[in-house]
Amino acid sequence: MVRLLIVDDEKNIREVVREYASLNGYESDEAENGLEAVELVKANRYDCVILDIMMPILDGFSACKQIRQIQDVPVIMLSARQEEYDKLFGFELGVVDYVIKPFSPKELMARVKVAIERSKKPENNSLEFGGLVIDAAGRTVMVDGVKANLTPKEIDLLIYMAEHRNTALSRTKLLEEVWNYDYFGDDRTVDTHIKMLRHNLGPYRDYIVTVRGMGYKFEA
Amino acid sequence: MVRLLIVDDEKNIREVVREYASLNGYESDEAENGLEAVELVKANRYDCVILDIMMPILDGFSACKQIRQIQDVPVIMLSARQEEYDKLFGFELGVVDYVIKPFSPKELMARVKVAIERSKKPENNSLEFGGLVIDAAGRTVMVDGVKANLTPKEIDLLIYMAEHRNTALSRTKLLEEVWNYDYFGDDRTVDTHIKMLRHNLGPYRDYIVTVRGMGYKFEA
DNA sequence: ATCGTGAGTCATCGAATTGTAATATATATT
DNA sequence: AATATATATTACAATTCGATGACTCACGAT
Repeated sequence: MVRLLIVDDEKNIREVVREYASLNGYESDEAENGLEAVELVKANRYDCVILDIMMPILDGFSACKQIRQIQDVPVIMLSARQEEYDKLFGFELGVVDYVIKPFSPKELMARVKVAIERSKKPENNSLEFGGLVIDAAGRTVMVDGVKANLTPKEIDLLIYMAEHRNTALSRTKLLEEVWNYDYFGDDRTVDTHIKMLRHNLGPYRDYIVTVRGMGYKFEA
Repeated sequence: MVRLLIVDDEKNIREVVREYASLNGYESDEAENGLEAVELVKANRYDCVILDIMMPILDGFSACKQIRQIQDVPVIMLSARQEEYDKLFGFELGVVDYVIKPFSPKELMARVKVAIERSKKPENNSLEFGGLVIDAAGRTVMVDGVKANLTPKEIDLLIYMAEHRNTALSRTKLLEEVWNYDYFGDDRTVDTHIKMLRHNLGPYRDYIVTVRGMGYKFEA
């Protein structure tokens, strides 16, 4: 059974999409804001999430980030604003496709189908660096075969850095990518998390290199 | 230089797309049927092919198949018929995305951009000059295989000079570009950093050439 | 050969950056 | 609601870096 989650604050849009979804043999749940969506994702498994960007309470981008931390599910964005193209495809975010409103439900369904098809592809998502194994999909980190006790932020940070290994990343960049794009935060926050990460990586703490005047780098 | 191939039998469509492409800084070639497209792909390298489906002589699907045998290039399909969605995504064919006519050129360009981004192979962007290897992304410099111990300013300076090699750069220019735009500083500052750079580059110190009365030059 | 100008070098001190720990706030769990 | 856990902020010490100016050296024109 293929299950979709349709997230939009407009009821009629949800209903149209749902109807087409059922025509294609998909089951679907609905949420009318990001927060509801996140709650549903916590409780259920979905094959694809259709996510509006402009929503009250919790917007699509923020919701997407949270959803992806819970489930490795493809996300298709709905947008009324053509200007957002660039931002839409933060691949780390798991945004697989996007559709501009007003859209053709048929086209949306076709893209959903493709997204699901593509996500089925067995990907070996684990990054291995000697005795350090980072499973991005499973969000677990093994240090010499023992599961490391990392906090969510630490895992996010490590995954991002490992996926961009050998690249010096500024604190600002890390705050943007690992935290939120519009994060009002202190640079030193990154330092603190780096410190904890290093501590928790034990013998592999040296993979995280300080790049003076710049930020940090995962060096493999 | 990013190069597109635009394939459509309608001249005005090709022209609109081409115009938007050039607005985005892309170079583009045009073909008006599949056969022409295949010939062009044989002769040139492209970063992305935009391919109409319905064309005389050789249709989009067949052309795509042939193109992919010649070059590993992402293909974006243009279709007038919504019904073809399913067939479109034969991934073996390398169809990365599709757009339904009539389409928004902006959207098409956004999808082109994404397609190119995705297809990019992770390349090492390092500048190599014999035994001197400058990795700008990782902010490391190798001298005969050994990591050189450069300070941030030295790395900035070296990267800037290496990226503008064979150009004489005045101290003022360097202060503007490597330091701040409106830096209020002493010329001697540059000299000192050049000195340290040369020292740290060891056998490759001669890449940094003094241009008397002018400034410095990275000569490769 | 001499002089003037531009370049190289050096030591020093103040400024900027980072690591860490302590503390405060937010979030999740019971 | 209380507790535990996670995250953010702040402060401070330790370290490194960078700018400066005086001095010396090299070049080239006369």
